[in-house]
Amino acid sequence: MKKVDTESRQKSILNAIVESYVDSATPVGSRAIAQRFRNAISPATIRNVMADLEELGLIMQPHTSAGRVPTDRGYRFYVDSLLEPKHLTKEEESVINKLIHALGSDIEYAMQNASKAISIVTNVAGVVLMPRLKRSIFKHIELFNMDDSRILAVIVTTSGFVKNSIMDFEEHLTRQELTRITEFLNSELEGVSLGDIKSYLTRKLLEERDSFYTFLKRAADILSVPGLFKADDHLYFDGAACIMSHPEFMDIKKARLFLRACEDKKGLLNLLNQDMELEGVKIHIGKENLYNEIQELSIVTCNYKVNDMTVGAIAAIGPTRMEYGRVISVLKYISNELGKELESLG
Amino acid sequence: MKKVDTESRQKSILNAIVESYVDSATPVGSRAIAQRFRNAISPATIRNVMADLEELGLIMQPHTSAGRVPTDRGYRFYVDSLLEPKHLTKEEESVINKLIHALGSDIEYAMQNASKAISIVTNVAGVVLMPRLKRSIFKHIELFNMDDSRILAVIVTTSGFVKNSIMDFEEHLTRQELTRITEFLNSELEGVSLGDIKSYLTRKLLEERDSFYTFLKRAADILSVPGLFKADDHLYFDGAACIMSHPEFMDIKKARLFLRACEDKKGLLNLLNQDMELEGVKIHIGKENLYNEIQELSIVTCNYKVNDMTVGAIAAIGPTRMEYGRVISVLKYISNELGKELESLG
DNA sequence: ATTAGCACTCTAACAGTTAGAGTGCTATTT
DNA sequence: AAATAGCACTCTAACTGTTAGAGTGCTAAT
Repeated sequence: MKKVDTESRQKSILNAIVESYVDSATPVGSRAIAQRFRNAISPATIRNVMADLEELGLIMQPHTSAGRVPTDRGYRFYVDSLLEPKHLTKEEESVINKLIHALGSDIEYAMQNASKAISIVTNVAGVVLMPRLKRSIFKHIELFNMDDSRILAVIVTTSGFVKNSIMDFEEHLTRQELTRITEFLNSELEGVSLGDIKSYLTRKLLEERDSFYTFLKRAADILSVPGLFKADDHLYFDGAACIMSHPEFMDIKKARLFLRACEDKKGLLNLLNQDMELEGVKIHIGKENLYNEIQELSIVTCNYKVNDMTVGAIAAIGPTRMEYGRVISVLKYISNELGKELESLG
Repeated sequence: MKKVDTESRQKSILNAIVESYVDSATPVGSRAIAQRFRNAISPATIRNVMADLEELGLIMQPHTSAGRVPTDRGYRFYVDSLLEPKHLTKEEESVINKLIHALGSDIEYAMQNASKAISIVTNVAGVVLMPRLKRSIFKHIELFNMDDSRILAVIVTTSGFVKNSIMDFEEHLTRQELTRITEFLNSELEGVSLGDIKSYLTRKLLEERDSFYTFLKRAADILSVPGLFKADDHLYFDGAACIMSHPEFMDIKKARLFLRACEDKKGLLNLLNQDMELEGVKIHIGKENLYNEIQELSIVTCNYKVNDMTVGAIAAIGPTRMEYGRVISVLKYISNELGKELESLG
């Protein structure tokens, strides 16, 4: 009798279970799996394997004598070890490109459309994180007086982002003074990342205790205004409606919890900011490590780059029963296209 | 026998029906109304009046022998003729103020929080339209070269909004030329609304056919770049989740249609842009004149002002069965507070 | 080691019944 | 003439019991 590698059979059966469940949204029974293998394995055998998988905590039964459903751990194993990459079709790529590389676009539009693209192609909600200013490199600054007490600062980064900020400033600076400060900052800060400007200037401030001090102090004051980086904590979201097409949200209460999670900007922001530091696609399954209330919800994230520098992240949010393979490919593709688009805009 | 004014009785009964239905979300029967009048009128009489109201098309029965439900026309009559203003409680005002007048806020935050405030206090979705740049008055412009082929324009309005725009410009302008153009535009355009700049410059261009022409042409070119006003077609949205608490969305399909309507930025934008032109609160009930698919959905909008000038609008979106009185008061209050906040930021 | 067979369990769907809410009509009262 | 009480009727929502089907676990056979 030919020896069978039990472990690899378990794997391929788990794989079949996950894919069948993702596809059908109903608990999958031994018969269905047997058919998937063209009856090369009998339902009875599969039942035995299933019992093992259940013991391993990878699948579970919603109730006695129902089919099996993957657990969070089951999905985890699936995405870590079994998942094979899906290719996007030409049509899907074309849909994405049309949205992201729209004519006469600007950053806002590109962001908004990227989130829409995610939701349309994957059929789950899409989120896009604004490029992180803090990680962008200082290129140029302009300052001018708006009125007696306020200064408008316009900062341009190497990746082409522009940020302006109005700041109250107790003492009036003359145009000459402003020009000097502007010139100073421009020569001094080239190549410093926006997030480091403050500490950079503070360090300078400690070194220079001479006549230059007051001058430097003013420059530092101008740039240390809180709120300089505030507005870029912004998320673009799309696809709340298409989420409702998933059968898991037949129950309104679940739908509501889901929407609540989607509206929790702070939580999402944290997650994205964190995931952004790592390269490539990250997957958070169910209650694994979600910032949020216990619920059947997965988040897949991916960083995006402008000029080889990670500046932001995009994500897909949906039920744990999600086509991870497709979602991963889509996020990879979109993050890449978005980066290109931003480069062309910047 | 004391003479009864049938018409006024009809009105007060319609009023009772609407309020009872808004409150309970279940069709209201004659008994319930009688109790509302402390049995000063018997159920039988009320039934007769109800039959009349039904004939007038103001109420209807979902099925024989169910209670009555207001029709769109019924709601319309109610909001036009019966509705009496509700006052906000101190707590509600305080919740709103805390959100809108948050410390260290900026425009983005104020907008976002205004939409959140709407949804929290009214329990329906809140939408806020970015201040319309086109309606803002030009105050100041600064131009500088980003690189050989691109110019960064920063425009400040009298209401304190700042808009920047990067534009490709085939021929390189020297710093001197840019300074001259900047000075020219600043002296020339003071007090012109941003929406009128283009036609204003074109007119000038026709008048001046002398040596000044090329110069003016350049200035006009710079400001006629499409996309100058693009990014402010932005809506802030909040409260998708709290919508789901309404019993009309027990049916997932309705919930989905509703969310789809909320995500239809274009439609909402049109509606808000249109309503903005009128002073005060506007109400769109059900299929009355909605941009959208036929569905039980009402939108209440209100313009908001900065320095006595209407610059934007806010809205509440919910099921037709909505507490119109409260929603109206809340929108009035929030639009006012939002205006004040923007003034203080601007 | 695998599979066939069987008893068992659980659910979803259906039909039948009932209680309750609400109506419209008519006869009666004011 | 206007308002009301009473009554027959209708419709729904909730509950029951029943059944078909899907799926399991176990055991015995291959």
